[in-house]
Amino acid sequence: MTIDHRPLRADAQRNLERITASARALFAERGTKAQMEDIAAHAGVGIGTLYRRFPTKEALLTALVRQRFQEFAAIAVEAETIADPYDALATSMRRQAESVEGDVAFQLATMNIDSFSWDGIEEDKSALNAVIGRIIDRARSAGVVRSDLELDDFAMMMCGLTATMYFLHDKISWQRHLELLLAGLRPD
Amino acid sequence: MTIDHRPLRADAQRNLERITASARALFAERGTKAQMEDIAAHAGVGIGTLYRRFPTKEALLTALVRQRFQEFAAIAVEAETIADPYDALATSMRRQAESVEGDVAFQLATMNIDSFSWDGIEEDKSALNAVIGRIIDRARSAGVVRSDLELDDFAMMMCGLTATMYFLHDKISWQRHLELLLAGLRPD
DNA sequence: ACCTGAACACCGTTCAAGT
DNA sequence: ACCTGAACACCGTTCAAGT
Repeated sequence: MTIDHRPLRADAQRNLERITASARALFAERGTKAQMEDIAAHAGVGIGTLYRRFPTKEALLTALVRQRFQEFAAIAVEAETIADPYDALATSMRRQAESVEGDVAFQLATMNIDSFSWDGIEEDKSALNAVIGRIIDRARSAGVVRSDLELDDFAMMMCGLTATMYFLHDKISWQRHLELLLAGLRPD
Repeated sequence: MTIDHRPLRADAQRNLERITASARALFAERGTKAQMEDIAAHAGVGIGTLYRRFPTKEALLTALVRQRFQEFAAIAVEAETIADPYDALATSMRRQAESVEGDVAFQLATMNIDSFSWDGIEEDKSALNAVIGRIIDRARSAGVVRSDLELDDFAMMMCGLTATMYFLHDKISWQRHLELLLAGLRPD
């Protein structure tokens, strides 16, 4: 949605970036209730321009989530270079969590599934899963995590972690949650 | 909201029960998008009657959540009678999870915080926490769980678990998640 | 006391006119 | 190509009239 199109006219590109930035800011501040008109105004464009890029509010939320998933993949790729197999895994989780922490719009979209469509997200997710899959395999082969750990567990744990972030706004809570999750990964 | 009022007139009481039942059903089916008019119609009452009991959509959602919290407390009270300290804790978690599983409206309300208010929920929560606190203390004293386990951890884990239920609709996923969480509780 | 539903207000979305 | 905002539609909420 935000990607893979022939380049936009310079002013249109600038507007697009302003829109996503404003959306992120207002969703973070007001939750899903943030209004499309306010977002457009905040970005300094007409409401029609906003709708030209994102046909629905859902689509706008989805675009923000996709950006975050792409960030996840970048984090995982970097974590994969860590020599210690366990560290690579734990660091992926921790860095992704930190990245989500600063992105209330993502948490929100994530927590309000029925109010947005996942169009195109599968794409980003499978790119992410490829890396995470390798990181998990390595940790398992090295015997530093329980032998039945699998890819889906990762997403599940991140999902739970995101949920507590959304509910309990303090950093300490989700770090504690992460600690408990990691403890559950110890070799059997 | 649903409780502590002088008894309603018989027909009003019947209407109230129909309303919450219909709300539960329609929210489960359509998510937050379920419309107030449809809920009223489904319950066989006028829209005004619905608003007489629940001043806003948020209040309606909140009432459903409070009912579930009360159910949690009942489950915990029963689990407390289990002789084995670890079993008492694990059973509390599992039974609560099962109870949430059958209540999509609760998952919904819980995951869509910005669309419902926590009014009055503290009350139910502290009743629940009293029991859970005792169960956790007993398990810790018995040395069957990590020595730093505390009350807040319980809510956090349940929150994460509810999130995966909401996202991944199959029973296997949340049971796996629960298994990982329990593994993380092992004595250090 | 409680019930009803037409009317109102708000906000997501469209579209005709403009550059 | 892209921008604009007035107009429309939908749905949460209110309230005057009724039992």
